[in-house]
Amino acid sequence: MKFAAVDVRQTASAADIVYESLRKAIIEGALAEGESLRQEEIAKMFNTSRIPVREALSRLEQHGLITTRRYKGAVVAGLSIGEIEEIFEFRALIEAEVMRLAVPNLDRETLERARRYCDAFDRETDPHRWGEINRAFHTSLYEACRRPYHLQQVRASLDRIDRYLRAQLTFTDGVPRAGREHEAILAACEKGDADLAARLTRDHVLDAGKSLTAFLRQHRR
Amino acid sequence: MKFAAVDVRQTASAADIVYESLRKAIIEGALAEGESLRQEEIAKMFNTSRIPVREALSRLEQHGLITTRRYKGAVVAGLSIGEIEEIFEFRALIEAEVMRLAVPNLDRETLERARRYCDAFDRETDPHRWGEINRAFHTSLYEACRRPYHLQQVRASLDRIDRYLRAQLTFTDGVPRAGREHEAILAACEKGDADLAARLTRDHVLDAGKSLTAFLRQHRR
DNA sequence: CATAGAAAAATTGGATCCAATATTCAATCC
DNA sequence: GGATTGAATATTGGATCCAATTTTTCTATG
Repeated sequence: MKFAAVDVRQTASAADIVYESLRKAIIEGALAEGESLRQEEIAKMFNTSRIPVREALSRLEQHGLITTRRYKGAVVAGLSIGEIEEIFEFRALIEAEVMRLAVPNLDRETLERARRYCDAFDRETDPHRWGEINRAFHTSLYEACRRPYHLQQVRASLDRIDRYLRAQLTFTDGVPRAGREHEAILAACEKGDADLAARLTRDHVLDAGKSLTAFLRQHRR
Repeated sequence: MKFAAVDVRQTASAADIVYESLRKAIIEGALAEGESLRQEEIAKMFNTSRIPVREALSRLEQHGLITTRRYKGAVVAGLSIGEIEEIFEFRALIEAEVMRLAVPNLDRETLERARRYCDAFDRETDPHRWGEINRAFHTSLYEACRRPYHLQQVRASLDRIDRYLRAQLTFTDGVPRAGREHEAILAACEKGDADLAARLTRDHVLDAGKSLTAFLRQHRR
């Protein structure tokens, strides 16, 4: 037999597709906070009935990306500044630990991949891609911690504030500063200094949080 | 107008009820790991159609309490020993921090409530209630951290391993040891020593994890 | 008797239909 | 004119029906 086998166990259901599309739209900010999501409208866009849409919405709600009220429908969840601060606090805690656990497992290939993301981040001029590359950089290092549950929580908490983080990168001096901090984190990883990498990651997340909340305090209301 | 108004905004939907019932059954161990959940059967039990059941199952899956495969149905999720270890590691990290943040906010009333749970735990002889009281003790202290997102993550990770924790309390020397550790944590809280309370909480969670995984290694296959 | 394959039953995913609730808007009253 | 009421419309939650897939049962065959 000379052909590539494809794992057909788990093909995507309609609900999967709708869920992933909406999730992406929300974390990228394509759907604005407070925007309401009508089942029928979404169903038409995906050429399906409301049933898979309802399942997708239910999943999004469990992850805190939308809020729903009975018979009133779903809206893209917004976070207060206090809630955003809390999630950054949480991220700082988890991501520092994940980074610490990752360092001993980092191999040359992974470090090179992270280096490429780090450089690409510095060179990128399109604001729409900053958020994506930033996330790819961190994730590439985090994955070496080999802790699926931890990584799932990192992903979930990132999802909640990604929109705002993208705004921070776009509208503040976030990009050059993040670039410098990435450089320092990567250097610590290359040295194999887990504690330093963890501390720098913690500060990096808290810095971004501080910068973002300062920005929001100026521009909200 | 002279009557008490009742907030009717958010009455429970059928899906809510099914979800909460199944969640409880799973974390208490009433539904065993690997047990399969048929939509029609559950629907009949709740006198409803399969639609709300499907929504409940979808939510449970998002929280990792069940696993589903397309056209094959849902089964209660089981965790490997490695996965259990990881979740205990995660809990130790979060709960220590939550405890640290809670200590400065603990008032006399909260400490008294925790004291009552602590005593009740020591006195309780019914194994089925150990898990519940243990959780109530910790939660009563954690809540003072005033961090809804952190508390949500604590709850979610506890849900994932509660069944096993209950087994550990029941089948090992977990109860007297947990009792002593609760006493020490509570004493640190009463003293207002946040760092100590955090460290003891961390050790308490890791101890329970060690004890549980040792138990499982002996009894699984 | 074991087994491969087909038919039947069971189960899930999705579409359509109905009921409950919310929203809009015109008609009415002051 | 502005507030209030009630009908019309829109929207969500749930029930029922159909299609896709899996699992079980049955049967023929060696």
